[in-house]
Amino acid sequence: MGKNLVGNHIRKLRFNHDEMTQQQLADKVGVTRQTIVALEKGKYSPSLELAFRIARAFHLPLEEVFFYQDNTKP
Amino acid sequence: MGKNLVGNHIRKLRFNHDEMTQQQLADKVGVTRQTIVALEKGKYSPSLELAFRIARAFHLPLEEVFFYQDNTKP
DNA sequence: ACTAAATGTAAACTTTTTTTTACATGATGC
DNA sequence: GCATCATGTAAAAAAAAGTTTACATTTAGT
Repeated sequence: MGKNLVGNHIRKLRFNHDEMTQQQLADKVGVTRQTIVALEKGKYSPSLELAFRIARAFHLPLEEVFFYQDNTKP
Repeated sequence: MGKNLVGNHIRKLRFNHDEMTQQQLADKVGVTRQTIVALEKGKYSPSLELAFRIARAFHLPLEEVFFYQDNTKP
């Protein structure tokens, strides 16, 4: 879709919560490290399924990890 | 990712909540009707961004429209 | 019966997400 | 100094998501 209106707290959560490395998170959610890098860097936003998996990895509801920045209809 | 572990209540919500047609919902969230059809039929799960938009269209948090069916780690 | 609106199906196509591979950098420990 | 670990970058390729077009079916209204 548009230009990445979805942000996330993955990096913070890795450190603050669980002190997880990119590789550990990647393994936990079943993707490659490059995917985690891309998400942290905001290159694109994940599939809904991956978003759920990541949220679960942090034991958080999805919307506490990913957030939508509203543009349309101000 | 895997084989569609994500379900949704789009169809119910269209009827029960807002009595919206597929076309109206499609317009509201900025995709084609075919995308809505595919999602309702469970052909695939949407991008995270689209999921946010759809949830917003129903004035609901994302996890009340989409849900993750756990498989791994029983 | 005819029409229009809502839905279903499908195939070819484009765009976005994810993988794979490979190399570079900074920090840490020994 | 060397090895290791965590991270960054990048590019080609595969896989999944989303578009477009077109036609079929069902349902409701007149």
